Amino acid sequence: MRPTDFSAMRCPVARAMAVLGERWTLLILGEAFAGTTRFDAFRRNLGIAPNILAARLAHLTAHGLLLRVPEGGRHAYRLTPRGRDAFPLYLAIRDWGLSHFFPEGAAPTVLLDRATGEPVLAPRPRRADGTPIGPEDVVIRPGPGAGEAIRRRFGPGAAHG
Amino acid sequence: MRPTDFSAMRCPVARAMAVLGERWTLLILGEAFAGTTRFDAFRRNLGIAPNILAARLAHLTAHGLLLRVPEGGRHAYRLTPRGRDAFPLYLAIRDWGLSHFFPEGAAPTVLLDRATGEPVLAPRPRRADGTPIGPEDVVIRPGPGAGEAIRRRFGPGAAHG
DNA sequence: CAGTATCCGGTGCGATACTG
DNA sequence: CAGTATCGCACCGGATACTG
Repeated sequence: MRPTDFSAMRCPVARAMAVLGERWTLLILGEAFAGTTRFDAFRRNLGIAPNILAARLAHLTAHGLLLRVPEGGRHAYRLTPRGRDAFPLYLAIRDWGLSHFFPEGAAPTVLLDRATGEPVLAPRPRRADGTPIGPEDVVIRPGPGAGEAIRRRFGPGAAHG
Repeated sequence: MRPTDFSAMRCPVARAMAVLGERWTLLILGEAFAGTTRFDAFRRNLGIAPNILAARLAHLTAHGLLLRVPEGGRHAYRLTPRGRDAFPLYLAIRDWGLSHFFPEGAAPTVLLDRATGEPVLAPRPRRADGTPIGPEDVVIRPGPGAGEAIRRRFGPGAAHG
């Protein structure tokens, strides 16, 4: 009766969500992207309770997205390559939220290229020839030995393992 | 003492997570991408409890990602444009999970272009000149009147609203 | 087939106090 | 400054039974 262990699923999205799924986690990661490294800076910028923050930082550290390094007698939480690799994902979520949940009056934060000053946007998936590709254009094929809950199916409507 | 209302935050990521944040939600969305439209198909493919599935489908419908339409005496859950727009985000999460949490023996599902048969991958964020852009290259600038919890800050280490 | 109704356990999360 | 320790509520998620 325990909750499903997403990290054991064969679906890459499920495993990613096992790491990133708790609500505060992506905001903490966003802070890290913005250059924050200190506990108290995370805490103040996000307005998160210290015990929750400690738990999330430990979780991210345990999963290899952050590294806790001694620095100036204190600690600093630094992004690992794995954590940095989550940037495209973060950007894609951000763009979707931006385009669908900020109607008019809302003034969301802006994400600018430090070098050019241009807004940074997530690229849309395209084929080599430049044509955009959407959910209708793909087939999800379970690999050999896909999970129990998500059964073997092929073609459209296929399980994603 | 109620949990923080992420949908009221000025951070686009927070608002996106208010919609997508519950663990099963992205998997349900993935099923929809794969062509699933019926309640029982979702239930069987995912191995999710019916009450949870009903709640998630209602949530996604309420937030405009799915549309519940009568079809053949039953109902079908169809993707809206907003739901379809989440595909790039789904793909980005999927790729990250794929590249970091499937070491060797694990046989994850494959996502193929229905037309070309090629694997579909999330594009990496790049500048117009083709140079890749990462978290170090961006500045997050709070818009006017950024949220209370996430205070006004500028430049590196800036709040993201 | 497509859900709804109940019940319950685990836990995410919030508030606060405390420590080196 | 950088956390840890407690406490308690809300709520997610699982199991199961039931209905049209």
